[in-house]
Amino acid sequence: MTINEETLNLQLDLSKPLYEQILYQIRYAVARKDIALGSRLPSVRELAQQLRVNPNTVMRAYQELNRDEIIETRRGQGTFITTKSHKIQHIRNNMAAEAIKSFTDTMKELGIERQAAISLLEEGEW
Amino acid sequence: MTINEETLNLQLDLSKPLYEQILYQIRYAVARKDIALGSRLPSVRELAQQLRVNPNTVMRAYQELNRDEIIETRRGQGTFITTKSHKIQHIRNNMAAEAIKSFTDTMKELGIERQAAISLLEEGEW
Amino acid sequence: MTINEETLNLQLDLSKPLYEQILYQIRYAVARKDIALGSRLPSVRELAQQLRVNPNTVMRAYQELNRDEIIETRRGQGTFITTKSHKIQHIRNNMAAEAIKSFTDTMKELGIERQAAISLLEEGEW
Amino acid sequence: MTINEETLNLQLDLSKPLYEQILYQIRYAVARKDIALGSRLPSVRELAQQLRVNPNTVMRAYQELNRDEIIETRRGQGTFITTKSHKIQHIRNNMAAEAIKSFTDTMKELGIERQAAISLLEEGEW
DNA sequence: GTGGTCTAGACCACA
DNA sequence: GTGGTCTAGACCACT
Repeated sequence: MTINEETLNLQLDLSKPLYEQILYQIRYAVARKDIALGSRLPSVRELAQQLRVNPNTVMRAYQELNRDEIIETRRGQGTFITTKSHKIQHIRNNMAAEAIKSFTDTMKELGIERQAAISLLEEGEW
Repeated sequence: MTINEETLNLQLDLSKPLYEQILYQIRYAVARKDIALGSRLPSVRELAQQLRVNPNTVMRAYQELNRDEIIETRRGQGTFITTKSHKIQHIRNNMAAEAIKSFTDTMKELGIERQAAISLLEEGEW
Repeated sequence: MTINEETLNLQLDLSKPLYEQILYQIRYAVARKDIALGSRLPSVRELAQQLRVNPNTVMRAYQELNRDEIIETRRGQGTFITTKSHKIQHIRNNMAAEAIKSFTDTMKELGIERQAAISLLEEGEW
Repeated sequence: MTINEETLNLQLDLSKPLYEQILYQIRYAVARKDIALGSRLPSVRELAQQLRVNPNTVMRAYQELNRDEIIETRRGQGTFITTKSHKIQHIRNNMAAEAIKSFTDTMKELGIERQAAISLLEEGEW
């Protein structure tokens, strides 16, 4: 199955690095399991054209995803989401762990206690 | 009272902008109320020497803090923590709000429910 | 649309900080609506060369305008006037309010009454 | 007659150049005719002590006032407001003229018409 | 001594 | 090509 740009539904904000936004959003989609393992991503040129960005920008995002083994590029065939589900699980865990660490670090820095911090979270809309 | 570098205890990491790290760490120290209002910070040249960075780098950090009214620079006299405690409170609130938003946004992206997220926080050491 | 230096027509005076003059004059041009929202400003290096100042000096002016959200800088792409027209309106109002406060304060200091001050304004050429 | 610090009632703000504030406030007091011509000002040391500033700072303010012939220093006797009333009148006119020029320049820069500007002034409290 | 502005020039990040 | 960070070092403004 090939994923089209609509499925990815990438939202770009010109004030931030484009390649990072592409990278993060694809990574999230994978981690959230919105995209089936082994699916084919749009080609670099295709996605670049749809997003109206430079192909180099998409290329760079794909390269980093490749490096993290989230996607696999098969010469002559295209780019695919990895089929190794443990990779996905690993990424998902990392993202959650990072978010938690960042949050608790900030709270510690501000001297806000665990219970107080959790209360703040419970108050919010969510 | 004059604050020395040991009190600030700045930790610099070459992978991120130096002036930002200086800025953020001083801001945290103020938000955490580790530094008395109205205290005098080390001079630009002094801190630069201790951190082994260029004075312009320290200056830039100080100028941004000055613009946010966290510190007051007085030419010929030195640099001082603001005496306006409501400014400090405001910064503190902003920092906490940002941390919360960033955390909940990530959890939503990953499709982790509120209660599950809070459980994750409760598990950790803290 | 890209703005050239002739449209900006910047006049620099060595007795005042150069970066401030650049900053103020661009801000005025935007407030006066001489520049279309979303236009691209000259690049840092380009403007520096035309004004015969160091690129860092132009950069500093751009950075302050960026912080005030009057312009948006996009790394690799250039510098653009904000498209948020309410920002512009806000700046315009602030500038007028400051001018009025400064004028009335001086008149009060000199003990010149409201009507007398207005008469002085009416006499001038304008 | 000797003027004491209470008559001058100088208000200093540490975030701005001290010598300028002293200079401006004395100049205003003279222009507003709060101080009789020929009066004796406090000595540099005396005023410095009362304001808790460095004598050099007061000295510099006095020097500039001297240069503008607003005050006269008589060796061994002290510092006096000039007795030349045309000087005072001249200063007063200059200050008013400057305030007007600055105001009208800003309004022109913003493209606000004469009548609109005057309306703005009439609206304010004053 | 303090902070503030400016230059020249290196090197990095992004499109 | 764009903007962003950093350095070394000059010179100015203020106390």
